[in-house]
Amino acid sequence: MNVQFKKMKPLKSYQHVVDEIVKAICDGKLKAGDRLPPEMKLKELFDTSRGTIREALRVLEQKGLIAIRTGVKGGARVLEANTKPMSDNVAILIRQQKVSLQNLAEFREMMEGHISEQAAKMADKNDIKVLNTILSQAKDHIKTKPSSWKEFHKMDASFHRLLAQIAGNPLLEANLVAVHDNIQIYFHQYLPWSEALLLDNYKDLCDIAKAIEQKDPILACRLAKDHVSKFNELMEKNLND
Amino acid sequence: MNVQFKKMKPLKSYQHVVDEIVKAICDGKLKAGDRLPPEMKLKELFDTSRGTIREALRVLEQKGLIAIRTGVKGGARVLEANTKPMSDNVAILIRQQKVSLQNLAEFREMMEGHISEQAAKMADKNDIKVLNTILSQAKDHIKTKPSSWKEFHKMDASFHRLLAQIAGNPLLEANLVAVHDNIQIYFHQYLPWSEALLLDNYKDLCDIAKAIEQKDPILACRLAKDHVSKFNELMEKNLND
DNA sequence: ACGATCAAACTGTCGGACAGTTTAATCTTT
DNA sequence: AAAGATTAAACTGTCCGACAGTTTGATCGT
Repeated sequence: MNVQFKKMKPLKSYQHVVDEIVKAICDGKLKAGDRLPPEMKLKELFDTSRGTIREALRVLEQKGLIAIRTGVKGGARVLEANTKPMSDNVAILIRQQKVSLQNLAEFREMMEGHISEQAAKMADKNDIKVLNTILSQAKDHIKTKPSSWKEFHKMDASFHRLLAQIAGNPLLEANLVAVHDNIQIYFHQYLPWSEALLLDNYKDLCDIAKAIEQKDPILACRLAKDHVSKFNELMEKNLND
Repeated sequence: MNVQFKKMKPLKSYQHVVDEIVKAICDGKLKAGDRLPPEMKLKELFDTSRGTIREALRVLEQKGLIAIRTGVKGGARVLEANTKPMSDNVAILIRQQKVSLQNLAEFREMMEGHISEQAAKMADKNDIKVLNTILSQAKDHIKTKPSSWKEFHKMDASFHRLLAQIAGNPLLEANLVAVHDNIQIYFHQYLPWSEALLLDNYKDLCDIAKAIEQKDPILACRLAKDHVSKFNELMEKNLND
């Protein structure tokens, strides 16, 4: 016996179910929108109990791979790849106070800089057009009442997300969204929003878009970082009051 | 009725259990290492069935908050905050082919650059000492047989992780580890490891450490990015053969 | 033709049972 | 008395059966 065998702990049976279904989804045998068989059918397919199946479904749900609905025609449906689990993870790290607002802000600044830099390298004519469409929509929402500022912020988020898509890195995009999901409460709560600040925000975005249009990665990177950093500093100042 | 009420879908009862326990952990009422009551006790505490409790425990387990053991003195124990769920998420995105190796590599290059830059700003005397300790250990593992190269790679990983710790951003550290977990298989499989390559790797780390010691963030950033990028390119070249 | 009612297909929740695993105490055996 | 074997106790792992709640589509009544 020279060899070191690993303790072969038998998988818990729900884990087997999870693994099989994850594999099916990743292999494309189950596509987004597809329905999984009902619990009773799964129970037969995997030859286990309903309890075991339900534990497996909870795990898959939590991984963001499926969503479950009650009623006839209900059951588990495969979801499009999404960023919810990533956001949840970040949220927990924050709630555990392992990650501070500064940590979050620094991470975002790094990403936004890099994203804008890449976007400036990659953007084609159509990307620029879509970018400008979003900007003009954002502008419209400033002119009206504060009640529609929420719409502006949505446009702002879309702008940043679109940049990430142009940059062409889904991992970057997922992290950006996760960070955004967790930082926006602070922004809404602690920034002294006014029409002037919205305009300032808007102008920054325009400058970034312009740098991207002119295919100037260095400038785009610096503008994006400055933009993020400016709003972070503003928030921190207000946070201490 | 001017107001829009949200559809008050009552929480599924396992979700209530999850929320309460997450809250307890985040509020510090449950600390790492603490034991949760056994399922039977939890069932009484939350006044539900054992099945519901078990579904909740599966979710908490998947979130990386607890680990469960069988037997007497077993049960659910609260874990230290860890990066496993983050790694799992990234792994799924890769398996779904939403994230390519290039995406992973680009993300890593961005992070390593930023981390080294920050580390150069933050490092104190002691940090430098620990860094050099790791480096000398790494060096020892090169001189010996290929069987101990695994140890070198462990040291390499420790080095990068330590940089992230010096940089002082746990979010960055978590993402670095997650990316590393998912990229290392490629490195082991597709890089033509030899004593020369290990030495090259080692030398890069030394240069980065030196730049950090000399408090030169710009240089540290560039060296780190170059290092990562060099090995990525090498791998891609071998990947196409 | 239109709304009310009802049946069917599901998930959500409960209780009970027993098998499997791990720890610690107890009981041998030398 | 020390080392090993046995056993009891405290847990989780798995199964079954039952019924309530929810949603959809068909059926019925007007």
